[in-house]
Amino acid sequence: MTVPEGYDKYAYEPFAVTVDLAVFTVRAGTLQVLLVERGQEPYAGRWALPGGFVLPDESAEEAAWRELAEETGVTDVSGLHLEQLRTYSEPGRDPRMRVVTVAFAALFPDAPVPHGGGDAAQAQWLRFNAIGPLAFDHDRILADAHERVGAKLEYTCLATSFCPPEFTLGELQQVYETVWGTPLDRPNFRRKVLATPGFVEQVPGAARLTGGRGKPAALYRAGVATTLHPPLLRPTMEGRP
Amino acid sequence: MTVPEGYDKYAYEPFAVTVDLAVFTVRAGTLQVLLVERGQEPYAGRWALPGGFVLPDESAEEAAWRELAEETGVTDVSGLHLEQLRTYSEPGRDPRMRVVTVAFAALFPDAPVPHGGGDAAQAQWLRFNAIGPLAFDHDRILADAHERVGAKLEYTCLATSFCPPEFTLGELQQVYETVWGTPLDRPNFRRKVLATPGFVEQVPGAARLTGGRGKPAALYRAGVATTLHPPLLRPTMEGRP
DNA sequence: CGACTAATAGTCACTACGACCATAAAGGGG
DNA sequence: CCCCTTTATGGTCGTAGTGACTATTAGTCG
Repeated sequence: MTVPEGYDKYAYEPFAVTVDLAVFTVRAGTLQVLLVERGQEPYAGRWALPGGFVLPDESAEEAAWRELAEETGVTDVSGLHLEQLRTYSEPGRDPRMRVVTVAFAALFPDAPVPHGGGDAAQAQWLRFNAIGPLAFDHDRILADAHERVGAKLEYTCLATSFCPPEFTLGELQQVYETVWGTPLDRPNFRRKVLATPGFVEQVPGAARLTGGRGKPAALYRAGVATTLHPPLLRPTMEGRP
Repeated sequence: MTVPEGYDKYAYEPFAVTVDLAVFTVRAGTLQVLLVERGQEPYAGRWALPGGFVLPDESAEEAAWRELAEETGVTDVSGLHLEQLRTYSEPGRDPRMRVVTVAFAALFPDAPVPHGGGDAAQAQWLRFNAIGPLAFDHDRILADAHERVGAKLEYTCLATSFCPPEFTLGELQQVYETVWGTPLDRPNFRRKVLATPGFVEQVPGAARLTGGRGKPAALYRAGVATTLHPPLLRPTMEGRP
């Protein structure tokens, strides 16, 4: 009875399918998450991950891209990093009805749109470390997303997705430190990044940027590489979960 | 309009939600996949991944475990490795109706149940390399599952899930070689595995097993560790996709 | 008994990396 | 103007991990 003769003969129950987005950014040395405040029950007044229903003619990915644009107010979200995390389908996760949600993780570079765009109840950036209990099972989704992003920094060039088009190695290092919550040795980080071909490429025009005091730093762009071999592992926490 | 005032006011379309399983095993030095032959249109006569609908009162994970037991005919599937892969939701992936499927990857040790159990159209093991086009988008799901399993062998102790309770290091190495499709250097593999604390532990009673000719090998059990630090990387294919 | 097979042991060189120290180039305060 | 602070950048040194090999051991097969 696993594969029924025809789907219409099978007494399956239809589910609502939604997408939920864990959108991260690194701003001023802190990890921030895009959240919306719920207006009605259940969980009225609580913060929740932005999301919405998957429409009849779109995939979960398309719904996620659409929601990303709507919630951030950014018109051109292409170029941002968006990846599927996993699907949460526990029967009781929404008390009103059976809702299956496909969770996504997205990364935002700093510069644009300090807070929401034109809509009424737009989303806001909150510090990852100062987030109380979220609505539904969004705490777990957010924790899974954070772990995934942290892990991907180790073996992919994903960190540049948190940076503006041109950035210093110090800014890139701060992305790692902020997401991982661990300080890194600056010369060693520099050596590793520059030794990985295609991770970053220096902006040729001897361009330099100064955010304040200290020696001006060279500017880099994201390179063509997508993966890191060998990986850039976080400081030894023996058994990682 | 992203988060409606109430779900019942929102014109969402309900979807059917299914699970699909990519179940792997290593038998006789080949990678094999559990498949079922479709009996009716669409894709009648084609092979497909085992799967089925998520029932109203169960999560996708529970449905996957249930299907795993049903399709393999094995009563006790606890202890097997089963993990969620990702969700496939393209609108046209099932020509009959809108079906969103949560895909899982599962690993089977060799020994048990050479072919299906008691049901009528039971599943069969087919060589991974000799699989023609599958039904629906199952080729892509299977490819994604294979890539995921291969990647997880690098940084987890997952390979022991392909082995019987007691195994030789040669058998463990064959798991890696079969999944990756690459030969490995035997002394180096041995050194790496034994140098990782908690990966395997030797069966104390000087127990030895011989499958035929050659020096008898020591027997090992899976250890307590779950992750590999540092990872056991596949032979250098510079940029991995 | 000798050929063959597979497991196990050990060597050597090179790479990658953690922990440092040193220098260069900017601004700020006395 | 000099010194101190700050940040970027350039190195060194020792060690762990690993790829590429060679050698030895302990069985089966003919």
